[in-house]
Amino acid sequence: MQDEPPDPSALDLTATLGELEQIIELRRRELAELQAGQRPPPGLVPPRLSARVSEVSGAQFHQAPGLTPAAAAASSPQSASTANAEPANAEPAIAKTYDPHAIEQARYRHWEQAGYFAAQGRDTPYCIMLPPPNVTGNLHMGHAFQDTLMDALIRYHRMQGFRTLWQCGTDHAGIATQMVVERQLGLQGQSRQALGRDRFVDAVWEWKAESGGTISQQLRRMGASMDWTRERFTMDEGLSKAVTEVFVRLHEEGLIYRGKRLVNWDPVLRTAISDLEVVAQEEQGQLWHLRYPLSDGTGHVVVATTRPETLLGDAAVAVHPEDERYAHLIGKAVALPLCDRAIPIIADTYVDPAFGSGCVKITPAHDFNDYAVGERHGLPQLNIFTDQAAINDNGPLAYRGLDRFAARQRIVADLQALGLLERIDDHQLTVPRGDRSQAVVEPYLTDQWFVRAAPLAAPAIACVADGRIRFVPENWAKTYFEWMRNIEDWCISRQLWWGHRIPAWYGPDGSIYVGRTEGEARAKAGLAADFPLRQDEDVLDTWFSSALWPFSTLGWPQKTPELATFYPTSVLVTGFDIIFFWVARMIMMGLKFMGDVPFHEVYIHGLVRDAEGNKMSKSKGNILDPIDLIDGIELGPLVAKRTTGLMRPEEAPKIEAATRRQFGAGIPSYGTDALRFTFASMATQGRDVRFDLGRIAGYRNFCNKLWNASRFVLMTLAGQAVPRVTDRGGMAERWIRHRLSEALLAVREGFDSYRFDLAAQALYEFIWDEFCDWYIELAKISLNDPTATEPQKRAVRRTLLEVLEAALRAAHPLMPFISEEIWLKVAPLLGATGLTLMTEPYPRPADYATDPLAAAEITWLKTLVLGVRRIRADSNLEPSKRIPLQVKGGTEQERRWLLECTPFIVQLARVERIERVEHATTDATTALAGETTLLVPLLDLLDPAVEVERLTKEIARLEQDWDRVTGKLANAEFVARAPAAVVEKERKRATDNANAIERLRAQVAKLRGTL
RNA sequence: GGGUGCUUAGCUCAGUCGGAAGAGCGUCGCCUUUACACGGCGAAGGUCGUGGGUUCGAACCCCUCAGCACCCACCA
Repeated sequence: MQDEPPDPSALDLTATLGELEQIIELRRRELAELQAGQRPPPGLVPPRLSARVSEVSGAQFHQAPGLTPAAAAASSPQSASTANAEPANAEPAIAKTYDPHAIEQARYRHWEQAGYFAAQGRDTPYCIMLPPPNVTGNLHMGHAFQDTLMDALIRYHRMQGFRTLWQCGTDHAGIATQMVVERQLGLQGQSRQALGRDRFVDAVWEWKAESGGTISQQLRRMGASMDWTRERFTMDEGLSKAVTEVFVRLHEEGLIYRGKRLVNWDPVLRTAISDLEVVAQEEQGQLWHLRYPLSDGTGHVVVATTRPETLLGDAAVAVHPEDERYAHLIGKAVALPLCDRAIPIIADTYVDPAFGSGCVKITPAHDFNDYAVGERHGLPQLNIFTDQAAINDNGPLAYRGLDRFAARQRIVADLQALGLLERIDDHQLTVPRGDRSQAVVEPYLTDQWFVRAAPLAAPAIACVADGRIRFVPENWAKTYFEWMRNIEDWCISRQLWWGHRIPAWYGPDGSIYVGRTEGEARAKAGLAADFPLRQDEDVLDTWFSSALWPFSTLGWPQKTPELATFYPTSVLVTGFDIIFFWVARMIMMGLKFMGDVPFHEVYIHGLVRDAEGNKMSKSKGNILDPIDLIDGIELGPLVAKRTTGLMRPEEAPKIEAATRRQFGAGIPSYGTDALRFTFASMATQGRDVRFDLGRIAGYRNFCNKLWNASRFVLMTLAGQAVPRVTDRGGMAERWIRHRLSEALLAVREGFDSYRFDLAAQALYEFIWDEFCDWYIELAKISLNDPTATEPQKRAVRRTLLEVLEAALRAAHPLMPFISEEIWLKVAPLLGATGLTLMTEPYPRPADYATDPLAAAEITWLKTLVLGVRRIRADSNLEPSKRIPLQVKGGTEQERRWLLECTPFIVQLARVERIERVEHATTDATTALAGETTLLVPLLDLLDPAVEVERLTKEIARLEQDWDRVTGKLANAEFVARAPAAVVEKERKRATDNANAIERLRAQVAKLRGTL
């Protein structure tokens, strides 16, 4: 269980929410006043905030909503209440450092209470089905990853006006849940059997009611905007009805049947399981060579087996028909040791003469191959095991009641005593184990229910082949086809108590009656009311109900409006591990019962691994809990968490040491948005992801950067009206809009193609590299420029605000909390009246004018500034010292740009003055910006030798490139065959390089002259 | 035994249509420049796993080999 501490702020939260309401009202009024050009009267400031507000400038911003006391307090959430008590000493209302704790949970509650998660509007539907987590479950990294991607898609589409439904709920998870509750009972000294079926099932329901909600709460922590009002459970009344309906209809069509088959039997759980629930494990075992005496006393044959105990169920010995060693024995009999039975020697091509002795013992009731051989040769099927895999009454008296492994030892010993053990070889074999119990699975003859898979698979194959369903990445379709084309019938009955009881009844003679209810079953067969019937004891495989999830959750078999609206759903987001368990079966059932695919696209994500690339598992002790990444955790509790409840407690010291080594300082708190952004940025095409704390720390820093950039914008605008302006501003303003437009295009392309990594990268680069590193710096200069006019400054302010606001909307699907928090403060300044960012329109590239000319100008400016900065760093000049800059040459356009950009250059390059010169001086270092030569006279500081070396390096670089390009151009084939644009590009490059080289060489020559 | 991926900077990974090798983290300098030290400025760092082929041109397409990972499968 997740031992989350009780929420210490539960009481305080109520107050916070109350305050939130108060603040919303306050903001409405502010907004009205703002629009009317008034300042808010001081009386409107809530008492709890007023003290702080008075301390800082920019009152409007600080009064903005969403400013909970916690946000204003120091970084720890626990201090929220104390901060309230001493407002006078509180920090400035806008914390200098982003503190996710202060906002996330309250924000989420507000969203949920306001009903923002429900599908709204009449637009095109967009629907995602949450893969229902087990009710027993805790949120793990895989969930968190998956939920991040789904929530991003949901929020992205919701903002675009789609009628967006994220259908959520949980799975009853038959075996898993039953095991959990049984273990629980065991601790209380009780058992399922002692309790009886009805009371046990009641106990499971009770347990579900008490502790089943954990994962739902954790999903909320992730910011998942699913419609909780529509939450379903696979054992709800409605979903159970759907299960019965599907079972009955498939049975009526002959697609479900009951039969005695060899199935995979879990002798610990004492239930059948499906092929998929068996995991093959390589293990070191032995190969026993046993002598079976010939009945006629003329000798013996040697059989090789990995399972000597199944000897008791042998029905034959098989050899290959063309194996000359044994040809003369075919048709003879052997006396089965220890059993007093004679069995025939048969010929079957199944036998590989090259393996072992070339003789195989055939045990039709306990091996899938032998079963098939037995069918071909009409051999008896002798079951020798109980349902717990002990020898049953079909075995010789001496072995009855012995567990299979004890029986093995005894039998081998007895054979040895009889001189019938030839030898024992070490042998590597694959052992089938149950995925839940880890018990060695036994092929076991029992009556079970099966779904006839092939007829359902055919249309399911077709719909992927013809593109009605698309896998992303598409190579997963291959895996899907591979399995579907070799699909076996699906064993759906389980000998458990927790699950959907099979709607079949048996008469005294064993005849079967299937119906939606016992009454219907009777009516269909015309049975009298007093005809004795007993219901099948078994329940259905959990995946049977999961297969119906896309339509059962929407109300099927009733024809609900939701079903009509949202089926087929838009996309399924899931891991490759359940393509067969779940995806394939949903497709089959959807096509069968809805006549249409359940979803149009299947996005398959990779597995979350630890930093070393290992799978995360409790037993390895390398689990990371997403909640710990959000909230942080101290080393002690982390170690405790990883080392308690281990299957093998002896591993604890190793795990503790590894944990202490890797997380010596515990795990810092990163917040939900940073975690989500990390997941998104790692979601590259289908490949597994290694989760590395460095990455999440980087994105936490990114959150902080966004927070502080916003703080800057809001502080800059504090108290200033920011009316809409027609003036597009200077080239910096036009450039940042241009870049915004480009970035939005990239972000949308990322989301539209499920390339969350590219969307995240485009956002990151735009916000940090463009907006923060350049535009804000340019804006500062414009706003501080005494020569700038008020309308010019207004355009700058407006641009800061508009671009920030757009970036927040763009970032919202990945970082819902911080974007909402800031947006609520920013948007009103633009006249926006929305109460949440969640339902604001997603920004479009076309909303922001592109301006290639401005883009070219700022690109040139950047080159120039970077050139000067490089000179400064290379020459070890004091960063604070202003230096003179000389420029020489340049195109007409560049000369104009230089004039326009002078204030920017002066500030960004920390230049003292700019001087145009006709001849380069000798005592200057050089850089190029387009055609313009930059010269920084360094006077006494310059060491000509050093400068020559620097320039020579630069020239060498250019020359290398020039060689490559001219070589290419000298190639007639290249010029003839490559596209004209490519050739032209290379030509320009060659000239540019030649020019640059020439100018740098001239400079070197001059410097040499002084040496 | 079949099948699918992966191999690019010290680490984790992008690299779209075949047309100048990129990011984050880490490392190394310099800087408490009033949004941010969870920061700024600058730098170093790559035979794109190997060998071949196609092409005017290959990290990218084809083949070979090697290593790693995963899935499926009934050799006792």
